[in-house]
Amino acid sequence: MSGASIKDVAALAGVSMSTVSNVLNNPARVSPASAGRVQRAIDQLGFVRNEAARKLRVGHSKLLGLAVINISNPFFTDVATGVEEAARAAGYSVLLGNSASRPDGETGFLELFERQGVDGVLIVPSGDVLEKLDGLRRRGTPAVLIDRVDDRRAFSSVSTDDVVGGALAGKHLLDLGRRKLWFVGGLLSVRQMRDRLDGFRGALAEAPDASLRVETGAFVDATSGLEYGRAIAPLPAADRPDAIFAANDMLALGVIQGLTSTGLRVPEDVAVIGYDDIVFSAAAVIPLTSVRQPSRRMGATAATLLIEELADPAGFRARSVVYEPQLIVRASTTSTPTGKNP
Amino acid sequence: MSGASIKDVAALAGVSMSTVSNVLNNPARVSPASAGRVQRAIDQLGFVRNEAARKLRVGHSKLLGLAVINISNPFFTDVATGVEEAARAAGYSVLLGNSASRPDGETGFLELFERQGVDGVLIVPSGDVLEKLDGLRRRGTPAVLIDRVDDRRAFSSVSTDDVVGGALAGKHLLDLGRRKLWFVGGLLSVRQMRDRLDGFRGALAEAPDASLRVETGAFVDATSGLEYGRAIAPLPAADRPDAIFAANDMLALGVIQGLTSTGLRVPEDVAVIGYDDIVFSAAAVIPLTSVRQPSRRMGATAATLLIEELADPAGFRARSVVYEPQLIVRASTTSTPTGKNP
DNA sequence: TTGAAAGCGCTAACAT
DNA sequence: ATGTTAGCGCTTTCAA
Repeated sequence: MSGASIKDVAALAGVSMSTVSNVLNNPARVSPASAGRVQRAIDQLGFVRNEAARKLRVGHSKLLGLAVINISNPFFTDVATGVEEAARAAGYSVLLGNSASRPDGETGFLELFERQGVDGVLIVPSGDVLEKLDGLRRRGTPAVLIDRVDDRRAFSSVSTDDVVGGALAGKHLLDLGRRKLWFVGGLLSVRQMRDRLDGFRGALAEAPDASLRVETGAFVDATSGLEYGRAIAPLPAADRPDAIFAANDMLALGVIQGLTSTGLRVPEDVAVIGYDDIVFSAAAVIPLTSVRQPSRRMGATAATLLIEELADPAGFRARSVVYEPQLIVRASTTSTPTGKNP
Repeated sequence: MSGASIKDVAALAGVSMSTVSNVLNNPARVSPASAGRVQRAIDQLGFVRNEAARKLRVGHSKLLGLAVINISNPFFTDVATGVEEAARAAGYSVLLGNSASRPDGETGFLELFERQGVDGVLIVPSGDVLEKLDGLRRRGTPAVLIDRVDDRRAFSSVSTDDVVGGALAGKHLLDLGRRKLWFVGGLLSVRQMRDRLDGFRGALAEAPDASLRVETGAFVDATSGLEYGRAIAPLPAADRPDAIFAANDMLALGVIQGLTSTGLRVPEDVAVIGYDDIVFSAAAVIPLTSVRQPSRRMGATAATLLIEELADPAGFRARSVVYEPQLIVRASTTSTPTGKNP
């Protein structure tokens, strides 16, 4: 019923268990003759190595854990793709955890990862996980942060300069002549949010006639964006913003839908800019202006950093890689001639 | 450095290892006094149970493996979300494998899953994995297919009736008066493709004046769709299709982009219909008509089926749950008055 | 209620 | 080149 063990293979091949173990781990040390018989026995029995037992013995699993907030957001799948590519190249596999699916969110996954014995953890944190990560590290499991830096520099990190990103968004809107600016985003306790807002605010300081209104809380996905957009439409024109900076593209796409579904025009009445530049933003009803993060590369770099730390834990020094964000201008902020049909 | 073990906890609490084990697994059997001391020792040491060791002993991991082809396609993340929800509710965790990231694709993941000792496997198969799954099952790891049925009824499955789905697409296009129909998709060796095409073809049989051209191969994502769309534009009008059925939405979205970027109008010149109804299709430049699959529910049902099988392996009988697809009509096939501004 | 001891499958000395 | 053996951390009889 349940799988064959090394013992079974050894018996069938007429050799000892260690010989079987050697053909698996040290093929050089075994004679071609026995190697052949062992291999045949393995095939015949359909033997599959039990990693749990192996891990128990050797102490590592060649497994990395990746915790993201919400796997439905293409930004995170891009990061995940980058992580997987780099991990695979180094002989690691990755266990993907989607915090949205657990009541206890990311900390729940950190526990799962640790119990499962991953060698290291990659995390795109939303809440406050640093303490938890300290615990992990103390017990031998290092971590690398993605999309967020650790001010204490205890952990390596890969991120985009969100202050610059926010400033890019602010400057762009001001350059277009917009002055009544609204910021929508998730909780300000999330570091990325704060930075984006700070940068945005900084840019606005240049234009004394500009006003800013900040709306944060549960605004985090397309659905909440849609509701937010719908709520704005009924306002008298004087009370409406002329531009909205949404803290991520999913949200921005939803906001645009809400706005247009109630008759407002984007960008004529309200310009909208997002963050991340997910792949669908370019092909949206109204192509979305966005601040691009090199998501895939961020994932790959993070995995590489983690694997380096794993290879030489003693020589570890936290490193922070910070990428520059890039403003991608599209129709949601710049009214072009109707386009499409030349 | 590395984590504390039950032994350490026992020593600190001044009890035996089995007492510690009991407070973990059988709290009823242990006196409140010792329980308290053990709990304090656990907290103090930051003890985390080693699942590898536990699994080695008890034989199961409460872990499910989910293998999808391409995590960047929202259809698959929706399925994954459904799987995770149902799994969590039953006390299972899920290991997500993204075949695109491995050279050996899904079979590579099946091996990884088996070595890691998952209790069962969920798979959205693209290639030919049934044999591999037979092996797994023989060795004690059951599997459930998603988006595809097993004709031999050896495995349970959850799918959508793709023949009906294809027919829905065909009938819709014919009803709109389209007659020069092209089908674009991935390899016909993939069962889902074949069924969608068969259904499409079946619908076309009703209209003797309709013609069908089938283009399959590597057409599978937005990029290949884009190229495909671009390649069509230069054709003389007489050689062009008046409607295209793309085997999934990512592909369809790409095709539309390719078509429109070269000056063709959708749907006026060419109508385009997709499959899956991913969340971004509704908000695309040209909102996409699509055949909807209940992706999230499919994932949840599949997980439930698997968990039931796990709970009673002896009483197992393969079950096939087949959902009905639903046609969602949008602008990519029906030219409405220009819309947007009333 | 608690403890002693065996064993899950594997690897790594160590011996041959 | 191959075999013997101890032990990774845990659960689980079986005794006390």
